[in-house]
Amino acid sequence: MATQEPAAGESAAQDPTAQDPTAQGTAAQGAAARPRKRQARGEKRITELLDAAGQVFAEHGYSATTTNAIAARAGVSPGSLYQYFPNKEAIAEALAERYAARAHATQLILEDPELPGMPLPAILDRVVDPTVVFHCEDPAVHVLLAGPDSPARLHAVHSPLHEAMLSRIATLLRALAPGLTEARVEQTALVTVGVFKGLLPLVLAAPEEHRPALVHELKLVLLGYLRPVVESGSADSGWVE
Amino acid sequence: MATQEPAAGESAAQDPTAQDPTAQGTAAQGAAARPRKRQARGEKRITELLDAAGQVFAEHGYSATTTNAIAARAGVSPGSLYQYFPNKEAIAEALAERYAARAHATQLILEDPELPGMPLPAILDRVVDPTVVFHCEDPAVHVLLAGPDSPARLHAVHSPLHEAMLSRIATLLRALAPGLTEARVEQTALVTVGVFKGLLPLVLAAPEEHRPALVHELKLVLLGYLRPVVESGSADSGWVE
Amino acid sequence: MATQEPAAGESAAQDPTAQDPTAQGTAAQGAAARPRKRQARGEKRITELLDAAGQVFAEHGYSATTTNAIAARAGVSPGSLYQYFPNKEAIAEALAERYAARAHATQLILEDPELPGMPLPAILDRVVDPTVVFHCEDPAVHVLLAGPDSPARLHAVHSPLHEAMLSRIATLLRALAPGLTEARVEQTALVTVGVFKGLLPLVLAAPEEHRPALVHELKLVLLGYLRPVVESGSADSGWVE
Amino acid sequence: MATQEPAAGESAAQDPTAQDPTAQGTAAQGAAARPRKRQARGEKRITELLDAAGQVFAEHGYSATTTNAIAARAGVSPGSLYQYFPNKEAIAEALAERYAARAHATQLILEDPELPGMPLPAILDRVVDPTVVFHCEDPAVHVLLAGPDSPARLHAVHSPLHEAMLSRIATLLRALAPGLTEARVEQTALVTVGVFKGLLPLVLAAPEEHRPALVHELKLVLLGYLRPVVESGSADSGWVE
DNA sequence: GATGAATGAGGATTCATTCAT
DNA sequence: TATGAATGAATCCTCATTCAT
Repeated sequence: MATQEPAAGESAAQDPTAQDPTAQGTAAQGAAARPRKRQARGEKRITELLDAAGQVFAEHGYSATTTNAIAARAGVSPGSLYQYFPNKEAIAEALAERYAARAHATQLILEDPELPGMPLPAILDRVVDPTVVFHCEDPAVHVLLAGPDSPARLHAVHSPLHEAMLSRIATLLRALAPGLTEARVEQTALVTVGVFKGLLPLVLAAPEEHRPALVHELKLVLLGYLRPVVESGSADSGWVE
Repeated sequence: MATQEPAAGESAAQDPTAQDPTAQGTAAQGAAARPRKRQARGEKRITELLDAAGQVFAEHGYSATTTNAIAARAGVSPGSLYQYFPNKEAIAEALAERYAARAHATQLILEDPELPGMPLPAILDRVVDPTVVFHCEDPAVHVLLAGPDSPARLHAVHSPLHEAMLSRIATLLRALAPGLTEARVEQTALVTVGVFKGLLPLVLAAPEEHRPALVHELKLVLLGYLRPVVESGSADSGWVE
Repeated sequence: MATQEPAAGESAAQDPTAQDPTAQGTAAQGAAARPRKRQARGEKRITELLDAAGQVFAEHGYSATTTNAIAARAGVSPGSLYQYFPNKEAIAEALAERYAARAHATQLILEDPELPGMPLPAILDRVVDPTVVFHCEDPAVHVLLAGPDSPARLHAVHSPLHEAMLSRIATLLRALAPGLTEARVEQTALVTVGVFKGLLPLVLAAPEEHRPALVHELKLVLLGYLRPVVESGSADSGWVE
Repeated sequence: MATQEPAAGESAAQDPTAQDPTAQGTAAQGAAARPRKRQARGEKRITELLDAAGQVFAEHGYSATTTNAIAARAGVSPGSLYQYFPNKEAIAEALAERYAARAHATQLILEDPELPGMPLPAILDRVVDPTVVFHCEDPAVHVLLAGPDSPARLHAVHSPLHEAMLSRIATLLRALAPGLTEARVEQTALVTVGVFKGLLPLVLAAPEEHRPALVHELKLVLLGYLRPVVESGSADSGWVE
């Protein structure tokens, strides 16, 4: 039933196979293409919905964003939205995942084998700058990184974005300071993410011309915290009681 | 005590006792006590409402907190709540101010004349520890420090709590590093507040036994950022490009 | 109990008997003066409340006027208001009665024995002009003449103001056209009041400079309707079917 | 019929059938009928809601009418009402427009080319009678013609119904007295509407058996006012000072 | 009498979600 | 699948009225 009866009125105009550049070849594909196309259309819808969600989240914040607004922005009906996402939270999650993936793509830098040998300030430049650009380009990123203003945030601080950031930083730390215990890596990564979460809103809120200075401050905070860690395997070296 | 905080709204303007110059003797006390008692009831209600608001904010977060829930928790009708506060935002603001005042009381430490002479780690102990205690004791503090999850937060990051924290840190910085320009003091204070905002949720969310470690990390972050500032009047000393 | 224990703090300052110019004489009056003074103060309160009510009705219309707003405008507490009026409607009624009385004072003209002998246009001038002035001076008059926008208006069209207007016009008609049956007098008066009610808002709403023209139109309407009535004892004279 | 009144809100803009140029043939009808049916349901709901609103307005008056009552009377949930109308005022406006349209249909008489040649009393019969019937049949008409009892009424006397009545009367006047200046036409129309507004409630409130008499009076008022206007181009002819 | 705190039902409006077509 | 109508509980807030002091 799912694959029958293409809705009249549209099917004539848009020949599905004609639009699918991935269509590859022989007779058996006629049957295979149909579900694929369905899926493709679904993917497109999802993309559109997430695009719309990103805009609305960025404009209104997490709590004030309504599913109806997202659907309207995407140009679809509320019912359609619920065909792809069970609820608002799922949309946020999916969007966060998309951002996480995109961030990952952006930060392949981290896998540069040269990186561990560089001086820490240079490493921070490479890590912080694209992160800032990423957050500035699409303010919804930060909305989703922070999550709803409910205490859920306190107990489950973990959006996909948070997780992604966390694991990337942990990876970097393992490379920079191989002597760290796993527990310390994780704690240090957590704190680093916390610093990002605390300072990125400042950067985003600042007028364009103040941003570079604030980004620099962000780097200084990270440098001050991480240098002892990567140099001696502990951040405590600077602590004199 | 009854006359400390003027009652919210307009009612305070018509304080009967203030208008009656004859209410100074012994006999007049009976008459004067009555309005005062009424006023006291109002004050008490405000206190109860703010207490209730604190609980509800702590439990449900900013956006999910409803005025009806606050009223119910305070054991009064919704109408009563609106006799004292025009809307939810005003409650949050008043509560934040109360916290700000309380925080101020807590941190008179900052005015200890010995403080500027102490080593930075000791200073941080004195500053961070009560702050953490304060936030842990009443989780609503953090809810209000963070504010609603709307983008308003990005443009106007300013709750009374935020402001209070900011100015206290700025004062401290001026004492510790008298050579700093005012602009640098303010920027540094802003960043410091950002660090607190970013890391306090971690501390709060952590299970009791992990807290001390996280608090220590928080101090390390601050130490790493602030040491260069107070030592050389700039945080840049450690930055090698 | 009602006459005992004058409220402390005020009684000394204002000797009741001193203020009452109607105090007439002997010893027995000491006892009588007290309640009178009570009453006098009550009258004053009532006056203030009605003044306030007039303002608020004029500003917000009948339905949108709240008892709390009236009390606030009068500078008293809501409780005090309810000491003098059982509910909002009673305030409107009392205010309407006050206006009715005032209107009556204004239109003693109607009792001018010369009036019946004058030409109708002159009579209309004498009747309409002060009415218009009266309504313009205090817009609450019209609010109360019209009453609430509920269908009660349709079934019980009768505010004290309405009644007053009705009876004054009826009286005038009886003088002008003694031959009319009572039924016709009443119907004609009713219609005349309707014309006033319909056209006065136009006059009130018009900018100052257009008012005279509209008042003139109002007179023309009345003239056209009433001339046949007073001339032939019937308005039908002009009707040719 | 389905496409007459565009659905309220924005949804009308996305009328699918309008966008699909292929939906002309026989086969496409199935597809075209579906959205049309949905649209039809919306139209029907709007009709039902306005019907319900008419009843409730008639029963309770403007201010006392609640959106919930309208929804309940229409047998739908409050949410549904708000899918079609943004607020109470919009409902009143839409309803007034519906009445205005209906009135127009009722009074095509005015376009009878014979009309200007008839004697004024006959013209008034033709104009007033259907108007009275119209108002009697559905008392909400008058509620909406009068509008809310707020002072807004005084400044902006204009509901769609008011406007419709105004323009119809102006048109009639232009036909009857072509010599009138436009300014006089408008003023005269305004005054005529005022007379209707003032006297129709009388007619509506009167017991069935008194109505004819009151309607007759209404006509007499109009005749007295309008005869001079249409006969000499001025109402002033009867005014002797 | 006066006060102003207290009430609580009720009103307008929203929104996540479901359902018939 | 897509639609958009439908839902209804929940939200914020108001206001006539009462009550303790």
